Amino acid sequence: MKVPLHIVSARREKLAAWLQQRSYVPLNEVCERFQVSEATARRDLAALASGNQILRTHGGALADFNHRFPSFIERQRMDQAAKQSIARKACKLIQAADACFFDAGTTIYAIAEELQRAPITPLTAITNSLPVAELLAPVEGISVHLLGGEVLPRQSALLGRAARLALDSYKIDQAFLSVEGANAEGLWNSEQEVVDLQKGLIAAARQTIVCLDASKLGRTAPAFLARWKQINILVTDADSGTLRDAGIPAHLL
Amino acid sequence: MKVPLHIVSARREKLAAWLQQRSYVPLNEVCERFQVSEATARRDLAALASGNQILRTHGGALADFNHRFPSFIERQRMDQAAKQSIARKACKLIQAADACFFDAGTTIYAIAEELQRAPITPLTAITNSLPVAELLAPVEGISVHLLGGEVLPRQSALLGRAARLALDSYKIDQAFLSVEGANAEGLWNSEQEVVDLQKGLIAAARQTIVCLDASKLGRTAPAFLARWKQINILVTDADSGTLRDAGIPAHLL
DNA sequence: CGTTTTACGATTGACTCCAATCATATCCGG
DNA sequence: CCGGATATGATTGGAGTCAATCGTAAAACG
Repeated sequence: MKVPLHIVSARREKLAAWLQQRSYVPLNEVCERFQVSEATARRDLAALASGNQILRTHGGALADFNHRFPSFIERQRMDQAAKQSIARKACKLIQAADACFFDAGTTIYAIAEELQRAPITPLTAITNSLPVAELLAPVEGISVHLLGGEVLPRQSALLGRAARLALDSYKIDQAFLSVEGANAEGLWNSEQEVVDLQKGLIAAARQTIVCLDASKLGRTAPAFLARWKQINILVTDADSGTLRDAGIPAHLL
Repeated sequence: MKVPLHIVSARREKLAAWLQQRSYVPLNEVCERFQVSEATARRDLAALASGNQILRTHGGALADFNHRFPSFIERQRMDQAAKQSIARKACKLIQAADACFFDAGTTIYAIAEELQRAPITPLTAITNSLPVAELLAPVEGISVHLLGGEVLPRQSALLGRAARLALDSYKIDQAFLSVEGANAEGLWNSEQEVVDLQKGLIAAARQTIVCLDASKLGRTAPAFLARWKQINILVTDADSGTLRDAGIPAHLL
Protein backbone atom coordinates (compact mmCIF):
# COMPACT_ATOMS: atom_id res chain seq x y z
CA MET A 1 0.00 0.00 0.00
CA LYS A 2 1.84 2.99 -1.19
CA VAL A 3 1.43 5.97 1.05
CA PRO A 4 1.64 9.68 0.12
CA LEU A 5 5.12 11.05 -0.04
CA HIS A 6 4.58 13.68 2.62
CA ILE A 7 3.47 11.01 5.06
CA VAL A 8 6.66 9.10 4.56
CA SER A 9 8.99 12.03 4.94
CA ALA A 10 7.05 13.29 7.93
CA ARG A 11 7.43 9.92 9.58
CA ARG A 12 11.14 9.89 8.90
CA GLU A 13 11.60 13.34 10.33
CA LYS A 14 9.76 12.31 13.45
CA LEU A 15 11.91 9.25 13.66
CA ALA A 16 15.07 11.30 13.38
CA ALA A 17 13.87 13.68 16.07
CA TRP A 18 12.89 10.78 18.27
CA LEU A 19 16.32 9.30 17.94
CA GLN A 20 17.94 12.55 18.89
CA GLN A 21 16.11 12.39 22.18
CA ARG A 22 16.54 8.76 22.94
CA SER A 23 20.05 8.31 21.59
CA TYR A 24 19.45 4.62 21.03
CA VAL A 25 16.27 3.00 19.86
CA PRO A 26 15.91 -0.68 19.07
CA LEU A 27 14.15 -1.66 15.88
CA ASN A 28 11.10 -3.18 17.47
CA GLU A 29 10.37 0.03 19.32
CA VAL A 30 10.45 1.90 16.05
CA CYS A 31 7.88 -0.55 14.70
CA GLU A 32 5.62 -0.04 17.69
CA ARG A 33 5.97 3.71 17.84
CA PHE A 34 5.09 4.25 14.18
CA GLN A 35 2.93 1.19 13.66
CA VAL A 36 4.91 -0.06 10.72
CA SER A 37 6.39 -3.39 9.82
CA GLU A 38 9.94 -4.35 10.56
CA ALA A 39 10.77 -3.98 6.90
CA THR A 40 9.54 -0.43 6.72
CA ALA A 41 11.23 0.56 9.93
CA ARG A 42 14.45 -0.85 8.52
CA ARG A 43 13.97 1.09 5.31
CA ASP A 44 13.37 4.30 7.22
CA LEU A 45 16.47 3.81 9.28
CA ALA A 46 18.47 3.00 6.20
CA ALA A 47 17.23 6.17 4.54
CA LEU A 48 18.22 8.31 7.48
CA ALA A 49 21.54 6.54 7.81
CA SER A 50 22.40 7.14 4.18
CA GLY A 51 21.79 10.82 4.82
CA ASN A 52 24.21 10.65 7.76
CA GLN A 53 21.48 11.72 10.10
CA ILE A 54 21.79 8.67 12.29
CA LEU A 55 24.09 5.78 12.93
CA ARG A 56 22.80 2.28 12.43
CA THR A 57 23.59 -0.49 14.82
CA HIS A 58 22.65 -4.11 15.13
CA GLY A 59 19.07 -4.22 16.15
CA GLY A 60 18.40 -0.55 16.11
CA ALA A 61 19.81 2.85 15.49
CA LEU A 62 21.74 5.50 17.24
CA ALA A 63 21.46 9.22 17.12
CA ASP A 64 24.59 10.61 15.58
CA PHE A 65 25.08 12.53 18.74
CA ASN A 66 27.02 15.55 19.53
CA HIS A 67 29.24 13.99 22.14
CA ARG A 68 28.78 16.14 25.13
CA PHE A 69 32.21 16.70 26.52
CA PRO A 70 34.48 15.09 23.93
CA SER A 71 37.71 16.75 24.92
CA PHE A 72 36.96 16.32 28.57
CA ILE A 73 36.16 12.66 28.27
CA GLU A 74 39.27 12.06 26.25
CA ARG A 75 41.50 13.51 28.90
CA GLN A 76 39.56 11.65 31.54
CA ARG A 77 40.74 8.32 30.29
CA MET A 78 44.43 9.04 30.80
CA ASP A 79 46.14 7.69 33.88
CA GLN A 80 42.91 6.36 35.16
CA ALA A 81 44.47 4.14 37.78
CA ALA A 82 46.46 7.01 39.28
CA LYS A 83 43.40 9.24 39.34
CA GLN A 84 41.36 6.59 41.07
CA SER A 85 43.92 6.06 43.77
CA ILE A 86 44.08 9.81 44.34
CA ALA A 87 40.30 9.97 44.45
CA ARG A 88 40.07 7.34 47.17
CA LYS A 89 42.60 9.15 49.32
CA ALA A 90 40.85 12.46 48.78
CA CYS A 91 37.48 11.08 49.84
CA LYS A 92 38.92 10.08 53.20
CA LEU A 93 39.47 13.77 53.89
CA ILE A 94 35.78 14.55 53.49
CA GLN A 95 33.45 14.43 56.47
CA ALA A 96 29.67 14.46 56.53
CA ALA A 97 28.12 17.95 56.47
CA ASP A 98 31.22 19.51 54.91
CA ALA A 99 31.00 22.09 52.16
CA CYS A 100 33.52 21.07 49.51
CA PHE A 101 34.58 22.85 46.38
CA PHE A 102 35.47 20.76 43.36
CA ASP A 103 37.66 22.26 40.71
CA ALA A 104 37.27 21.57 37.00
CA GLY A 105 39.96 19.02 36.27
CA THR A 106 39.85 15.36 35.37
CA THR A 107 41.59 14.35 38.59
CA ILE A 108 38.94 16.15 40.57
CA TYR A 109 36.22 14.58 38.47
CA ALA A 110 37.53 11.22 39.60
CA ILE A 111 36.88 12.32 43.17
CA ALA A 112 33.31 13.12 42.26
CA GLU A 113 32.96 9.68 40.70
CA GLU A 114 34.21 8.11 43.89
CA LEU A 115 31.73 10.21 45.86
CA GLN A 116 28.93 9.05 43.66
CA ARG A 117 29.96 5.45 44.19
CA ALA A 118 30.24 5.82 47.95
CA PRO A 119 28.36 8.96 49.00
CA ILE A 120 29.27 10.84 52.16
CA THR A 121 26.08 12.54 53.28
CA PRO A 122 24.92 15.12 53.93
CA LEU A 123 27.32 17.13 51.83
CA THR A 124 27.36 20.45 50.05
CA ALA A 125 29.26 20.35 46.80
CA ILE A 126 30.22 23.61 45.16
CA THR A 127 31.80 23.49 41.75
CA ASN A 128 32.50 25.30 38.53
CA SER A 129 32.61 22.07 36.55
CA LEU A 130 29.55 21.05 34.56
CA PRO A 131 30.45 17.37 34.50
CA VAL A 132 30.90 17.33 38.27
CA ALA A 133 27.60 19.09 38.81
CA GLU A 134 25.80 16.65 36.58
CA LEU A 135 27.39 13.68 38.20
CA LEU A 136 26.58 14.68 41.77
CA ALA A 137 23.25 16.43 41.32
CA PRO A 138 21.17 13.24 41.34
CA VAL A 139 22.92 11.81 44.40
CA GLU A 140 20.63 11.74 47.40
CA GLY A 141 21.98 13.81 50.25
CA ILE A 142 24.40 15.87 48.21
CA SER A 143 23.33 19.41 47.46
CA VAL A 144 25.13 20.77 44.44
CA HIS A 145 25.85 24.45 43.81
CA LEU A 146 27.25 25.75 40.57
CA LEU A 147 29.12 28.99 40.24
CA GLY A 148 27.80 31.17 37.49
CA GLY A 149 29.75 32.47 34.56
CA GLU A 150 30.69 31.81 31.00
CA VAL A 151 30.92 28.22 29.85
CA LEU A 152 34.27 27.34 28.33
CA PRO A 153 33.46 24.57 25.91
CA ARG A 154 36.83 22.87 25.97
CA GLN A 155 37.00 22.64 29.73
CA SER A 156 33.28 22.32 30.36
CA ALA A 157 33.90 24.74 33.17
CA LEU A 158 32.60 28.06 34.32
CA LEU A 159 35.01 30.95 34.54
CA GLY A 160 35.09 34.69 34.46
CA ARG A 161 34.19 37.52 36.76
CA ALA A 162 30.79 36.13 37.62
CA ALA A 163 32.32 32.90 38.85
CA ARG A 164 34.83 34.71 41.06
CA LEU A 165 32.14 36.89 42.55
CA ALA A 166 29.91 33.93 43.23
CA LEU A 167 32.61 32.46 45.46
CA ASP A 168 31.90 35.07 48.10
CA SER A 169 28.47 33.68 48.83
CA TYR A 170 29.80 30.35 50.02
CA LYS A 171 31.58 29.11 53.08
CA ILE A 172 33.94 26.42 51.87
CA ASP A 173 35.48 23.87 54.19
CA GLN A 174 37.67 22.12 51.67
CA ALA A 175 38.71 23.16 48.20
CA PHE A 176 39.98 20.38 45.96
CA LEU A 177 42.19 21.86 43.26
CA SER A 178 43.99 20.32 40.34
CA VAL A 179 47.11 21.72 38.75
CA GLU A 180 49.09 21.24 35.57
CA GLY A 181 52.53 21.41 37.12
CA ALA A 182 54.37 21.36 40.43
CA ASN A 183 57.99 22.04 41.26
CA ALA A 184 60.02 23.36 44.19
CA GLU A 185 58.71 26.88 43.68
CA GLY A 186 55.08 25.94 43.90
CA LEU A 187 52.08 25.15 41.72
CA TRP A 188 51.33 26.07 38.11
CA ASN A 189 48.39 25.96 35.78
CA SER A 190 47.98 26.52 32.09
CA GLU A 191 45.34 29.25 31.93
CA GLN A 192 45.30 32.57 33.67
CA GLU A 193 41.52 32.51 34.01
CA VAL A 194 41.67 29.23 35.86
CA VAL A 195 44.41 30.48 38.14
CA ASP A 196 42.48 33.62 38.98
CA LEU A 197 39.56 31.56 40.19
CA GLN A 198 41.78 29.16 42.09
CA LYS A 199 43.53 32.01 43.90
CA GLY A 200 40.15 33.17 45.12
CA LEU A 201 39.45 29.67 46.31
CA ILE A 202 42.67 29.40 48.25
CA ALA A 203 41.80 32.62 49.99
CA ALA A 204 38.22 31.62 50.74
CA ALA A 205 38.53 27.99 51.75
CA ARG A 206 39.31 26.79 55.22
CA GLN A 207 41.52 24.03 53.81
CA THR A 208 43.14 23.89 50.40
CA ILE A 209 43.76 20.41 49.05
CA VAL A 210 45.82 19.96 45.92
CA CYS A 211 45.44 16.77 43.93
CA LEU A 212 48.48 15.92 41.91
CA ASP A 213 49.27 12.90 39.84
CA ALA A 214 52.88 11.91 39.62
CA SER A 215 53.24 12.84 35.96
CA LYS A 216 52.85 16.52 36.84
CA LEU A 217 55.84 16.56 39.18
CA GLY A 218 58.69 18.79 38.09
CA ARG A 219 56.63 20.41 35.34
CA THR A 220 55.68 24.03 35.13
CA ALA A 221 53.00 25.85 33.16
CA PRO A 222 52.45 29.44 31.98
CA ALA A 223 50.55 30.72 34.99
CA PHE A 224 51.82 30.59 38.55
CA LEU A 225 49.19 29.63 41.08
CA ALA A 226 50.58 29.46 44.59
CA ARG A 227 53.53 28.64 46.84
CA TRP A 228 53.52 25.42 48.74
CA LYS A 229 53.00 27.03 52.10
CA GLN A 230 49.58 28.23 50.99
CA ILE A 231 48.52 24.63 50.56
CA ASN A 232 47.24 22.59 53.47
CA ILE A 233 47.13 19.09 52.11
CA LEU A 234 48.61 17.32 49.12
CA VAL A 235 46.95 14.21 47.73
CA THR A 236 49.06 12.29 45.26
CA ASP A 237 49.96 8.86 43.97
CA ALA A 238 53.71 9.60 44.05
CA ASP A 239 55.75 8.17 46.94
CA SER A 240 57.33 10.47 49.48
CA GLY A 241 60.86 9.94 48.16
CA THR A 242 59.91 11.24 44.72
CA LEU A 243 58.10 14.16 46.30
CA ARG A 244 61.14 15.09 48.40
CA ASP A 245 63.36 14.95 45.33
CA ALA A 246 60.99 17.28 43.49
CA GLY A 247 61.40 19.83 46.27
CA ILE A 248 58.01 19.52 47.92
CA PRO A 249 58.25 20.84 51.47
CA ALA A 250 58.09 18.39 54.33
CA HIS A 251 54.79 19.50 55.83
CA LEU A 252 52.95 18.06 52.85
CA LEU A 253 54.48 14.58 52.84
CA MET B 1 44.03 -19.36 31.35
CA LYS B 2 43.49 -16.86 34.05
CA VAL B 3 45.20 -13.59 33.38
CA PRO B 4 46.54 -11.07 35.92
CA LEU B 5 43.93 -8.76 37.32
CA HIS B 6 45.64 -5.60 36.15
CA ILE B 7 45.59 -6.89 32.60
CA VAL B 8 41.87 -7.45 32.78
CA SER B 9 41.02 -4.11 34.26
CA ALA B 10 43.36 -2.35 31.87
CA ARG B 11 41.61 -4.02 28.96
CA ARG B 12 38.23 -3.01 30.25
CA GLU B 13 39.32 0.56 30.74
CA LYS B 14 40.63 0.64 27.20
CA LEU B 15 37.37 -0.80 26.03
CA ALA B 16 35.37 1.84 27.87
CA ALA B 17 37.53 4.58 26.41
CA TRP B 18 37.21 3.10 22.95
CA LEU B 19 33.45 3.04 23.30
CA GLN B 20 33.38 6.65 24.34
CA GLN B 21 35.09 7.54 21.10
CA ARG B 22 33.16 5.28 18.83
CA SER B 23 29.78 5.55 20.52
CA TYR B 24 28.74 2.19 19.10
CA VAL B 25 30.89 -0.87 18.73
CA PRO B 26 29.65 -4.26 17.59
CA LEU B 27 30.75 -7.32 19.47
CA ASN B 28 32.88 -8.84 16.77
CA GLU B 29 34.96 -5.69 16.56
CA VAL B 30 35.60 -5.89 20.26
CA CYS B 31 36.89 -9.43 19.75
CA GLU B 32 39.21 -8.36 16.97
CA ARG B 33 40.48 -5.25 18.67
CA PHE B 34 41.42 -6.99 21.89
CA GLN B 35 42.10 -10.46 20.52
CA VAL B 36 39.73 -12.17 22.86
CA SER B 37 36.97 -14.68 22.38
CA GLU B 38 33.37 -13.71 21.97
CA ALA B 39 32.67 -14.95 25.46
CA THR B 40 35.28 -12.73 27.03
CA ALA B 41 34.22 -9.70 25.07
CA ARG B 42 30.70 -10.30 26.25
CA ARG B 43 31.88 -10.60 29.82
CA ASP B 44 33.82 -7.37 29.57
CA LEU B 45 30.83 -5.55 28.19
CA ALA B 46 28.61 -7.00 30.89
CA ALA B 47 31.05 -5.86 33.53
CA LEU B 48 31.11 -2.32 32.21
CA ALA B 49 27.36 -2.30 31.80
CA SER B 50 26.80 -3.37 35.39
CA GLY B 51 28.95 -0.45 36.45
CA ASN B 52 26.75 1.87 34.38
CA GLN B 53 29.69 2.88 32.27
CA ILE B 54 28.11 1.75 29.03
CA LEU B 55 24.78 0.64 27.64
CA ARG B 56 24.47 -2.78 26.13
CA THR B 57 22.56 -3.33 22.94
CA HIS B 58 21.92 -6.24 20.69
CA GLY B 59 25.11 -7.13 19.01
CA GLY B 60 27.35 -4.69 20.78
CA ALA B 61 27.50 -1.86 23.16
CA LEU B 62 26.89 1.78 23.31
CA ALA B 63 28.66 4.56 25.09
CA ASP B 64 26.41 5.86 27.76
CA PHE B 65 25.69 9.51 27.06
CA ASN B 66 22.15 9.73 27.96
CA HIS B 67 21.93 8.74 31.56
CA ARG B 68 22.50 12.34 32.42
CA PHE B 69 19.12 13.96 32.70
CA PRO B 70 16.73 11.03 32.87
CA SER B 71 13.69 12.84 34.20
CA PHE B 72 14.25 15.78 31.92
CA ILE B 73 14.56 13.65 28.83
CA GLU B 74 11.43 11.80 29.75
CA ARG B 75 9.36 14.96 29.82
CA GLN B 76 11.03 16.07 26.64
CA ARG B 77 9.31 13.33 24.70
CA MET B 78 5.82 14.66 25.25
CA ASP B 79 4.15 16.74 22.61
CA GLN B 80 7.19 16.72 20.53
CA ALA B 81 5.61 18.04 17.35
CA ALA B 82 4.08 21.01 19.13
CA LYS B 83 7.36 21.87 20.78
CA GLN B 84 9.18 21.75 17.49
CA SER B 85 6.73 24.02 15.77
CA ILE B 86 6.99 26.48 18.66
CA ALA B 87 10.77 26.28 18.50
CA ARG B 88 10.86 27.20 14.84
CA LYS B 89 8.64 30.21 15.39
CA ALA B 90 10.68 31.31 18.38
CA CYS B 91 13.94 31.16 16.47
CA LYS B 92 12.59 33.63 13.95
CA LEU B 93 12.43 36.20 16.74
CA ILE B 94 16.16 35.94 17.40
CA GLN B 95 18.60 38.20 15.60
CA ALA B 96 22.36 37.94 15.39
CA ALA B 97 24.23 39.58 18.27
CA ASP B 98 21.24 39.32 20.60
CA ALA B 99 21.56 38.30 24.21
CA CYS B 100 18.84 35.74 24.87
CA PHE B 101 17.82 34.10 28.09
CA PHE B 102 16.60 30.52 27.93
CA ASP B 103 14.44 29.23 30.72
CA ALA B 104 14.58 25.70 32.06
CA GLY B 105 11.64 23.95 30.43
CA THR B 106 11.36 21.32 27.79
CA THR B 107 9.66 23.67 25.37
CA ILE B 108 12.56 26.07 25.69
CA TYR B 109 15.01 23.24 25.30
CA ALA B 110 13.43 22.57 21.92
CA ILE B 111 14.35 26.12 20.95
CA ALA B 112 17.94 25.42 21.91
CA GLU B 113 17.87 22.30 19.78
CA GLU B 114 16.63 24.30 16.86
CA LEU B 115 19.39 26.85 17.44
CA GLN B 116 21.96 24.12 17.45
CA ARG B 117 20.62 22.78 14.19
CA ALA B 118 20.56 26.20 12.54
CA PRO B 119 22.79 28.54 14.54
CA ILE B 120 22.21 32.29 14.56
CA THR B 121 25.61 33.82 15.25
CA PRO B 122 27.04 35.64 17.02
CA LEU B 123 24.77 35.12 19.98
CA THR B 124 24.94 35.33 23.74
CA ALA B 125 22.90 32.67 25.45
CA ILE B 126 22.16 33.06 29.14
CA THR B 127 20.42 30.23 30.90
CA ASN B 128 19.75 28.49 34.16
CA SER B 129 19.22 25.15 32.46
CA LEU B 130 22.09 22.68 32.46
CA PRO B 131 20.85 20.80 29.40
CA VAL B 132 20.57 24.01 27.42
CA ALA B 133 24.06 25.08 28.46
CA GLU B 134 25.52 21.77 27.42
CA LEU B 135 23.71 21.75 24.15
CA LEU B 136 24.77 25.22 23.10
CA ALA B 137 28.24 25.45 24.64
CA PRO B 138 30.00 23.62 21.81
CA VAL B 139 28.28 25.64 19.08
CA GLU B 140 30.70 27.94 17.32
CA GLY B 141 29.68 31.57 17.69
CA ILE B 142 27.36 31.11 20.64
CA SER B 143 28.73 32.22 23.96
CA VAL B 144 26.94 30.53 26.83
CA HIS B 145 26.54 31.95 30.31
CA LEU B 146 25.10 30.00 33.20
CA LEU B 147 23.52 31.57 36.22
CA GLY B 148 24.89 30.25 39.45
CA GLY B 149 22.94 28.62 42.19
CA GLU B 150 21.75 25.33 43.52
CA VAL B 151 21.12 22.51 41.09
CA LEU B 152 17.64 21.06 41.28
CA PRO B 153 18.09 17.47 40.18
CA ARG B 154 14.61 16.92 38.82
CA GLN B 155 14.60 20.03 36.68
CA SER B 156 18.32 20.08 35.89
CA ALA B 157 18.05 23.79 36.54
CA LEU B 158 19.68 26.38 38.69
CA LEU B 159 17.59 28.28 41.18
CA GLY B 160 17.86 30.16 44.42
CA ARG B 161 19.12 33.49 45.57
CA ALA B 162 22.42 33.19 43.75
CA ALA B 163 20.63 32.70 40.45
CA ARG B 164 18.43 35.75 40.95
CA LEU B 165 21.37 37.91 41.89
CA ALA B 166 23.35 36.74 38.89
CA LEU B 167 20.65 38.13 36.63
CA ASP B 168 21.74 41.66 37.44
CA SER B 169 25.05 41.24 35.67
CA TYR B 170 23.46 40.64 32.29
CA LYS B 171 21.72 42.75 29.74
CA ILE B 172 19.04 40.56 28.21
CA ASP B 173 17.38 41.35 24.92
CA GLN B 174 14.93 38.51 24.89
CA ALA B 175 13.83 36.18 27.66
CA PHE B 176 12.19 32.95 26.53
CA LEU B 177 10.01 31.61 29.32
CA SER B 178 7.94 28.50 29.67
CA VAL B 179 4.90 28.14 31.86
CA GLU B 180 2.71 25.36 33.23
CA GLY B 181 -0.58 27.09 32.78
CA ALA B 182 -2.26 30.07 31.11
CA ASN B 183 -5.77 31.45 31.46
CA ALA B 184 -7.51 34.81 31.17
CA GLU B 185 -5.89 36.09 34.34
CA GLY B 186 -2.37 35.45 33.22
CA LEU B 187 0.43 32.90 33.51
CA TRP B 188 1.08 30.25 36.12
CA ASN B 189 3.87 27.94 37.08
CA SER B 190 4.17 25.03 39.48
CA GLU B 191 7.04 26.08 41.70
CA GLN B 192 7.46 29.30 43.62
CA GLU B 193 11.24 29.22 43.17
CA VAL B 194 10.84 29.10 39.42
CA VAL B 195 8.35 31.93 39.45
CA ASP B 196 10.63 34.10 41.57
CA LEU B 197 13.39 33.79 39.03
CA GLN B 198 11.04 34.36 36.12
CA LYS B 199 9.67 37.53 37.69
CA GLY B 200 13.20 38.85 37.84
CA LEU B 201 13.61 38.01 34.20
CA ILE B 202 10.47 39.81 33.13
CA ALA B 203 11.74 42.89 34.93
CA ALA B 204 15.23 42.68 33.47
CA ALA B 205 14.62 41.68 29.88
CA ARG B 206 13.89 44.10 27.07
CA GLN B 207 11.37 41.66 25.61
CA THR B 208 9.60 38.83 27.36
CA ILE B 209 8.57 35.94 25.16
CA VAL B 210 6.34 33.22 26.54
CA CYS B 211 6.31 29.84 24.84
CA LEU B 212 3.12 27.96 25.37
CA ASP B 213 1.94 24.72 23.94
CA ALA B 214 -1.77 24.34 23.42
CA SER B 215 -2.21 21.73 26.15
CA LYS B 216 -1.39 24.34 28.79
CA LEU B 217 -4.24 26.63 27.77
CA GLY B 218 -6.89 27.14 30.42
CA ARG B 219 -4.84 25.42 33.08
CA THR B 220 -3.56 27.05 36.22
CA ALA B 221 -0.83 26.06 38.64
CA PRO B 222 -0.01 26.89 42.27
CA ALA B 223 2.16 29.93 41.67
CA PHE B 224 1.07 33.01 39.78
CA LEU B 225 3.71 34.42 37.48
CA ALA B 226 2.46 37.46 35.57
CA ARG B 227 -0.43 39.21 33.89
CA TRP B 228 -0.64 39.16 30.15
CA LYS B 229 0.18 42.83 29.72
CA GLN B 230 3.64 42.17 31.12
CA ILE B 231 4.33 39.84 28.23
CA ASN B 232 5.54 41.14 24.89
CA ILE B 233 5.23 38.15 22.63
CA LEU B 234 3.46 34.82 22.78
CA VAL B 235 4.72 31.88 20.77
CA THR B 236 2.33 28.98 20.56
CA ASP B 237 1.03 26.20 18.37
CA ALA B 238 -2.60 27.00 19.18
CA ASP B 239 -4.64 28.90 16.60
CA SER B 240 -5.88 32.39 17.32
CA GLY B 241 -9.50 31.31 17.77
CA THR B 242 -8.60 28.97 20.60
CA LEU B 243 -6.45 31.68 22.14
CA ARG B 244 -9.25 34.20 22.03
CA ASP B 245 -11.61 31.72 23.65
CA ALA B 246 -9.12 31.17 26.45
CA GLY B 247 -9.11 34.87 27.18
CA ILE B 248 -5.71 35.82 25.85
CA PRO B 249 -5.66 39.56 25.12
CA ALA B 250 -5.60 40.70 21.52
CA HIS B 251 -2.17 42.27 21.47
CA LEU B 252 -0.62 38.79 21.71
CA LEU B 253 -2.53 37.13 18.88
C1' DC C 1 53.59 -24.97 48.36
C1' DG C 2 48.83 -26.41 48.09
C1' DT C 3 44.24 -24.76 47.72
C1' DT C 4 40.94 -21.77 46.05
C1' DT C 5 39.52 -18.49 42.98
C1' DT C 6 38.72 -16.82 38.54
C1' DA C 7 39.60 -15.53 33.72
C1' DC C 8 39.34 -17.76 29.55
C1' DG C 9 37.77 -20.35 25.37
C1' DA C 10 34.75 -23.72 23.33
C1' DT C 11 30.30 -25.55 22.58
C1' DT C 12 25.38 -25.79 22.26
C1' DG C 13 20.59 -24.64 21.18
C1' DA C 14 17.37 -20.99 21.06
C1' DC C 15 16.59 -16.62 19.55
C1' DT C 16 17.08 -12.24 16.89
C1' DC C 17 18.36 -9.55 13.18
C1' DC C 18 19.18 -8.78 8.35
C1' DA C 19 19.13 -8.46 3.23
C1' DA C 20 16.67 -9.98 -0.67
C1' DT C 21 12.66 -11.12 -3.03
C1' DC C 22 7.86 -10.80 -4.24
C1' DA C 23 2.97 -9.61 -4.47
C1' DT C 24 -0.06 -5.88 -3.65
C1' DA C 25 -2.19 -1.65 -3.11
C1' DT C 26 -1.83 3.00 -3.57
C1' DC C 27 0.01 7.34 -5.27
C1' DC C 28 1.58 10.21 -9.13
C1' DG C 29 2.22 11.89 -13.79
C1' DG C 30 0.40 12.18 -18.20
C1' DC D 1 -8.49 7.54 -16.39
C1' DC D 2 -4.71 4.63 -17.18
C1' DG D 3 0.09 2.92 -16.69
C1' DG D 4 4.34 3.28 -14.30
C1' DA D 5 6.47 4.16 -9.99
C1' DT D 6 6.88 3.08 -5.27
C1' DA D 7 5.82 2.32 -0.31
C1' DT D 8 4.43 -1.50 2.19
C1' DG D 9 4.15 -6.14 4.46
C1' DA D 10 5.10 -11.05 4.34
C1' DT D 11 8.32 -14.60 3.74
C1' DT D 12 12.64 -16.93 3.78
C1' DG D 13 17.38 -18.40 4.17
C1' DG D 14 21.40 -17.16 6.31
C1' DA D 15 24.23 -14.83 9.48
C1' DG D 16 24.86 -13.07 13.93
C1' DT D 17 23.88 -12.91 18.89
C1' DC D 18 22.87 -14.66 23.47
C1' DA D 19 22.87 -17.18 27.88
C1' DA D 20 24.39 -21.17 30.01
C1' DT D 21 27.57 -24.69 30.91
C1' DC D 22 32.03 -26.92 31.32
C1' DG D 23 36.94 -27.90 31.44
C1' DT D 24 41.31 -25.77 31.91
C1' DA D 25 45.07 -23.22 33.33
C1' DA D 26 46.96 -19.62 35.62
C1' DA D 27 46.72 -16.19 39.29
C1' DA D 28 45.76 -15.07 44.10
C1' DC D 29 45.83 -16.35 48.63
C1' DG D 30 46.96 -18.44 52.92
